[in-house]
Amino acid sequence: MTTPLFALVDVNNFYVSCERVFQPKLEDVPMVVLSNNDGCAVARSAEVKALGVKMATPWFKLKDLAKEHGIVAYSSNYTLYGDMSSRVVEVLKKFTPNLEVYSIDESFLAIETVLKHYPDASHLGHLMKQTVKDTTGLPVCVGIGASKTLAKLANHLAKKHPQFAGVCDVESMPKAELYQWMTETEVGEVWGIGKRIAKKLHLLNIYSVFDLLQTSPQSLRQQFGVVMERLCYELRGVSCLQLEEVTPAKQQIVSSRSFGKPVSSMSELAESVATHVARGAEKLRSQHSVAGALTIFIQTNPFKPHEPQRHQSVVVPLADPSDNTLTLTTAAIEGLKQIYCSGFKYKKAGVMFSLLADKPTVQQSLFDDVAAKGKSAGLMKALDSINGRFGNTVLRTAAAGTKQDWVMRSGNRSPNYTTRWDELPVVQ
DNA sequence: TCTGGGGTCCTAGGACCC
DNA sequence: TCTGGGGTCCTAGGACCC
Repeated sequence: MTTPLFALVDVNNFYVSCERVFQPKLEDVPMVVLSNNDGCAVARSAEVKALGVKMATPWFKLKDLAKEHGIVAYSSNYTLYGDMSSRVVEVLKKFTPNLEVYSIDESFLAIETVLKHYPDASHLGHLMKQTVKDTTGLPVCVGIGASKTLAKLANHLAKKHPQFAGVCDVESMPKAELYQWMTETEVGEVWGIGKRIAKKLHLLNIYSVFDLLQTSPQSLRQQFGVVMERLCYELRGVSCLQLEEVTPAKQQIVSSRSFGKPVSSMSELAESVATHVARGAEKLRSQHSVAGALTIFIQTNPFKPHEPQRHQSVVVPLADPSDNTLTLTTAAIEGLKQIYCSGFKYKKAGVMFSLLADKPTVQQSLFDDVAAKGKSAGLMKALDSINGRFGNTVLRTAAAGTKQDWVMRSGNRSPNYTTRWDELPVVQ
């Protein structure tokens, strides 16, 4: 068996680059792409990044800087980005079918099996880069390494340092050179190390990627858990994370959105919730799942701490798991009624589908089973079975012998919900 | 005035069972 | 009345990713 070799292909400033493909005059113009309601900058061009603008900076905070440097802002067009994304994947699949679509702008490729057709991995990387550019117009960087984490790191180097010309293969590099790069790269840049962990690592005098690589995986496991241990092995070139070529079905599906202007009335919230249910249900059906429960949540504006804050959510278990928009909407609106409180300015609403299953008949038959047996001899066994498979929300529903059972949570601030569990009476 | 929208995995502690 | 161990599952919360 050949040792694995991963390539990570990542589009530079993806949304910005998509816009530029269709408007070449924007090339070299400092620009950002804005989130829903034109709230935040969710993509920044190289020029804007160079000005120190962070991801998700609110546009209104950028206006002065924008004036000064001529930054242009575009509203996002996710249909376009989704389409461009699949085009890139199609191009990459021609190099190897062993590909994992990691995000809208990134794919991992297993390249050890196709390497024989090329002079070396770096050559292959450059070919990928050029082909994507020629076919889609999008600029990418390629990172190559013996583990996914190393491929990620290589990609980071390729992006940051012009001498790599967009392709970095850490495996072909002399070890001394690689360690030099690792010494110069902050530990927080490693895939899987965020702000919090980086801070804790600093306390242990681990500042660079190389520092981390040298730390014993066992001691990292003790202090940080298995994820960090695995990560350390990955940095040492021991591949622990495999390519996931088949995209697994989602375990939860969320649809939520901030309002442009705060809303207070039940009718406006209901309209929004209904829209989210419809969107979510569509996603649900597209992956052939049914939801066993749904969560409805509404929130006030956390950026206005002086205004009364309210973050509420309710979980509505469904006795009959469903993907039906009408059924789900009815349940959602009932839930909304439970949590709605007038007198607040709500800024965000959404719906989450959970307890997803692709075999609704199994769950239903178990439920019927319990109902038929009553709360007696065979009950515990049946409940155990349900508990094991579908979680205790469904279990409680079954145990109560009711069709619906509500679980309420409410609180004042996110994310510190002051959780209050109320088993409300059945709503018919 | 205006502040994104999705997701995942892991762990600790409690409930519950035998 | 007090005392037990092993195991599984759940929830909440924390951390991360793009």
